[in-house]
Amino acid sequence: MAESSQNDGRTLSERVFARLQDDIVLGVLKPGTKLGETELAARYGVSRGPLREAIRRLESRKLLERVPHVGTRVAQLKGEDLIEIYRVREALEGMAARLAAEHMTADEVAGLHKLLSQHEQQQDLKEDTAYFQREGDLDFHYRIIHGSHNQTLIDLLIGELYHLVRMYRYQFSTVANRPQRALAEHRRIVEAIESGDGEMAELLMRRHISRARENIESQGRTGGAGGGPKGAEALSATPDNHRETS
Amino acid sequence: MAESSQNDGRTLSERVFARLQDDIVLGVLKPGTKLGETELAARYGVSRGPLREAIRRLESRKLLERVPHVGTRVAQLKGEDLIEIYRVREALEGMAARLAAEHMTADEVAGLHKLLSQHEQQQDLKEDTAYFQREGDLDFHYRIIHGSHNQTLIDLLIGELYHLVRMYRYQFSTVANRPQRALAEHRRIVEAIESGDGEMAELLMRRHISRARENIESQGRTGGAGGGPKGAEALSATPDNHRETS
DNA sequence: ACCGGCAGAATTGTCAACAATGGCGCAATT
DNA sequence: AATTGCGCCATTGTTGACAATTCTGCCGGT
Repeated sequence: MAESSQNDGRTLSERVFARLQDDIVLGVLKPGTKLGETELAARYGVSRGPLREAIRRLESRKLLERVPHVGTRVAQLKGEDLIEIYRVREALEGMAARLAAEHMTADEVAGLHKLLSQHEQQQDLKEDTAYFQREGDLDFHYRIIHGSHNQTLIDLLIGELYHLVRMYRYQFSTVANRPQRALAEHRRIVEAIESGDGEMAELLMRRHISRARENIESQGRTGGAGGGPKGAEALSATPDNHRETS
Repeated sequence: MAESSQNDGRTLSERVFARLQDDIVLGVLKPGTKLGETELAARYGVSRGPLREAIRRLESRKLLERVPHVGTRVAQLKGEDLIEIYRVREALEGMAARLAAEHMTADEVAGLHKLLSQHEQQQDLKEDTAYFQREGDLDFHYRIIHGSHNQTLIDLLIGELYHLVRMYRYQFSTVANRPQRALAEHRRIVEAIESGDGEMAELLMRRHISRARENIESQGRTGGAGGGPKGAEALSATPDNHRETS
């Protein structure tokens, strides 16, 4: 049900784009890693032409950082960046919830309810639902975003921002640390949407995301702040554990 | 003071990217025009390699629409899209105003005041200040966006969204039709920012942009709605006059 | 006269070689 | 011994040619 995956999109450039994106988001390629074009081209079995086009697109999505004549490396996300992203999410998803309350169809609302039921059951089972909590939470937000029926908004959130959020989660092995509370908030948001109260839906969604941000801010000790101007090579992907929800 | 322009960026790909973007935004390349790669390559004096990289980047910015194996054409914006963009602007710039109220420096606030003064004088002269109203208004919003000191937000608004807004304005020769009211709203926003009232700044900015959207909605007769699935070629750039502000 | 299918042409997708720039190490100098 | 300048090497930027696909126009059939 994911968007990317390595479905055999017709053109080589698109396939290597999808595969590269997955490898970055899922952490196969560690953040900060230098990516040689020749090496990557061999890795994915393509020439440098299509590869460079894929790189340009990933660069636009902030998943790669490129310096002309120097090289490309996997985006090195700072905790500060995550805070910034959550402020944007607060604004954008708040609007999405408002529009969803106004424009969602009955079927879409039914789908939301069904999703909530699933999450409640997972809650009961109390198993290691880390994965499902992560992806399940994303599913919830995805549905509301799509419910806005605003394609520009959808593209911005799903196409541009959410890959970064997902990368963070895999990078820091983030798991919700307040699942029951988040679930309760999800329920209230659905209620507001169901009753067509856009203003309330926006308010609740903003508080929901704002709390997640505060949660990150309070627990996020990013270690070194400034960051070296030149060096800072290597560095494996096992930073201190950030904790967040939704 | 603009971001793009054809400053001689080091690499060819970057230069053709900037020039192509300008030509699209300023309407030199009319919306809907089919762009042959060979033709464009000759036009800008580069090979197809760097050109295609530039195309991929413009495609990410929604300024070009591409279909594999078929071709690239300049984005054909529907009035409906503009409404969507304004909803996103409302959410994003509302947040920007809030953050600006919290984080703007004294210098930045002073710059805002200076800009307001200039706009007031242009108002007095009552000349054909169409251009200055357009760009001046953008300057105002640019400053507040930058004042948020949130790089993610800045990149999203300036890097992704505003090119579309500018393209619309040039495309429809849009000029503010309620300049005095817009100016008054600008003043109140600056007041709120100056007093550090983030909540008020967000509220005012959202109303400001929301009114502009309503203004577009009420006057925007886009003509044909659906859009033909295949044909609909040609079509020169002289649609009915849309009117908007800010 | 209209519709379907089949070549030819034009355009896009891909590749491999060439040019240019930045980084790296060595050596000579202070 | 530290530093600075120089030259080599590796990587990126760019190009032109080749392969694959789509569009166009023509031809024949119904």
